[in-house]
Parts: sequence; structure tokens; C-alpha cells
Amino acid sequence: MTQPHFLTQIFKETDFTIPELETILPKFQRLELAKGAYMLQEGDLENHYWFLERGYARSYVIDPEGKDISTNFYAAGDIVIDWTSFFLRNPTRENIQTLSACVLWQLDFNSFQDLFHNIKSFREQGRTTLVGSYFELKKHSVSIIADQAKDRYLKLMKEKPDLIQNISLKHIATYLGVTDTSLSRIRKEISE
Amino acid sequence: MTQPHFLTQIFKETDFTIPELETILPKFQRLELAKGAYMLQEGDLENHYWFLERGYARSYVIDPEGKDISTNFYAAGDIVIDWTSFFLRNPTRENIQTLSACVLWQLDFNSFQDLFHNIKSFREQGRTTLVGSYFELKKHSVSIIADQAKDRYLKLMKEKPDLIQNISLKHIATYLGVTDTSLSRIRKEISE
DNA sequence: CAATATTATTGCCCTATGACAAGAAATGGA
DNA sequence: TCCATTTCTTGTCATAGGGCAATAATATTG
Repeated sequence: MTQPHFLTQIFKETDFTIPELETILPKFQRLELAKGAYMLQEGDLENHYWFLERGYARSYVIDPEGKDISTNFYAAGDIVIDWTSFFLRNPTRENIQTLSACVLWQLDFNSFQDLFHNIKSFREQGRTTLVGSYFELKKHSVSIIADQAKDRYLKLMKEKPDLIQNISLKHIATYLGVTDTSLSRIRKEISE
Repeated sequence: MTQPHFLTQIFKETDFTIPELETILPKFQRLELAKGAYMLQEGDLENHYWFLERGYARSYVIDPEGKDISTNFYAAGDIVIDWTSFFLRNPTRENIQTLSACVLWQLDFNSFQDLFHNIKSFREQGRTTLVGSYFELKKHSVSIIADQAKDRYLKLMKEKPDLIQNISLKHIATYLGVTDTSLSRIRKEISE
């Protein structure tokens, strides 16, 4: 077996024993997706736990008025998943789409369950990852209430500059809770 | 041992075997708190998994300008926890305070870990609860971006009418991302 | 490399919501 | 039961950000 070398950055030997890694890693499948491909569409059941090795992706929802609102962006090394659909086994409200050609590793739900229930450090790791997502979401949510649009953009620039380089501003705008028009004005103001 | 009867509503026999319940339930401690007591304060480490049997509570953060922003409300039957602090073992940014006299049941982190790693259905239950919180947070976060303040209030009225009855409007306002002044005007508009 | 489609900027005007301050109403003690 | 405190409402005015449409700049594709 060839060691899937990307995943060893995600699942480090410091967290897992060699035999554990030998159980975990082969359960993942490598996958390449072209730009614009959907990893998940509204109404689907999320049946995979995905890691992004290369590329960018975005999740979004369509609100009742038909507006597209970005809920998250994903870059290399990130986990890409709709937690709710995956764990509650409900159809998702989200769409997850690649924004560039992507290399991904996926683990199906049943394999996840096996690992989760049988390997203590795997479930610790899974729980930590989920809580990490919760933390990010909370931070974002509070920021939308507490900060001005300009400050939200400045924070994003500081924390995830690569997103601003690689993702179209109209998507970043909806993620920040402003229109693309306003974001454009904010950028102008900052550059002055 | 007297069966702590409230918790059997949370941990049902349909999900746990009787022996499992006999392991789980005694690990919880009953606790009464007066109105205004803090279950958690900024800087603390969340060391408990709490269930609220009776009363109301609120979590909030203080933003950099010193403004108090409600992040959640808790009513009877709800779990009250800062997931991030509890699982990542980090000091919390949140404050959780009772809004009325409360009856609570708490489980400390070490007991939680024992149950989590030793009882399969306990970890399924814990995971489901956490994901449920994630789902609510996501819904709220999207609502702040996509909906008008008035619609956010109408939704809350419909989904959690008891909160509006029992929690002061200034707290509901910050939760909805508006000022108490605006919320007051929204209420006036609705009542006309 | 042209042709087209998509994305980003800008102008003009408008609306939802905020800031501040004054009352009114409700609540909680002593 | 009265006083003090907190909460809620309302008025006036200010402003952040939206809607729409035109143009400019980029990307994409045949």
C-alpha cells in the first residue's frame, strides 16, 4: 500500500499510533474534482467526511428570496463537510461547490462510524474538529452582530488573506453579510 | 438511590439500556441556582455539561466596545454549555448567567469522558446534541445575514414564544442583532 | 485573439437601523 | 406600599449599507 501522504499531515503520528494510522488511512479515497463540481447539493444527504488536499471550495445556501449566501470557504488542509447532514442523517440545506480544480480525500459515513466507535483517538480527533467548526461559526456570527462591515472585512483580510486572493468578491460579500456593491466601496475606502 | 426523574426525560430508555442509565444518571449532580448567578464567566474553563430542569438562562459575550451581546437563551430541558471551552479545554469568552431561579443537573468533564468513551449510545447522544447546537447556530447566523430584523423577530416569536414572554427585550434585541430601540419599534409595527 | 460572459467599481438616491435623550411603564426591594 | 431601579417606548436626527443601473475590468472559451 502506498501511504496517502497528504492525510498524514491531518492525522499525525503524535495523535495516532502507527497501527491506528494503518487502519484509518486506507479507508479514505482520493478524488479529483473539476472547478464548479458539486460535492453536495441542497436536498442531498451528506455521506462523506472530506479533506481538501488542493484547491478551494465554498458552501452556500439559497435564501427564501433566492439569494445565494456563502456560509463558508475551504482551502487546502480543511475539512469540508455539512456536519448537520452527516451526523443527523438529514437532507442538507447547503450546497458545496469547488471553486477550482480540487484534490480531495473522502471517508464514507459507515467507515467513519467504525473508526469513531473503535478508535478512541479518532473520536477525540473528530470531536475536536467539529468543535473547531463550531468555534469558527460562533466567532463569525458574533462578528456579524458586533462589528461594522469594514471591520469584518479587515479581520478576514488578516486571518485568511488567501481567501481574498482566491475567491470572488461577490462570494466574500455574502459571507460577510454585505452586498458586493458595499464590499467594493469598503475596499476602496481601505485602499485610500 | 432515588431516580433523578428529570434526567430520564433527557436520557430515554429508547436510547439507553437500563444498566446504561444506571451508570449514567448517578454521575449527575443536582444543583439550584438563584437568579443572576453565573454558571460560567469569561476566562473560566467550562468544566461541566449542564442540563436545565427549570428556569431560564442566557449566554453572552462582551464585545471589544464593551457591548453585551446575547449569544443564546436556555429553557427547561435544554443543555447549557460552552462546547468550545468544554471540549477544547480553553478559557471561555462567554458568560452564562441564570435569568431566574434554576434547577440544574451537572456532569463534570472527567465523568463525561468516561461515559463518552465507554458507552456507545452516550457518545452518539452527545454528538447529536452538539450537532444540534451547531445546526441552531448556523440557522441563526444565516438568518442575521438573510432576513430583515422584523422577520428575525417574527421567526423567534413563532419558534420560541416562551423566550419572548420570559426574557427581557434588551437581551432578545442583541441576540437578534438589533438595538433595543429598534426592537421596540418593530414590536409596535407588528402590533398594528 | 477576438467575442462573450462574468466580476468589480462607481454614481445616485433611498431605507433600515443606530445614537442619544426623555418619558413611561414595570419590577423589585425595604 | 412607596421608592428606586431597571426596562421599554418614543421622538428627532444621523448614517451604514442597500437597490438599481451604467461602466469598467477580468476571465473564459471557441
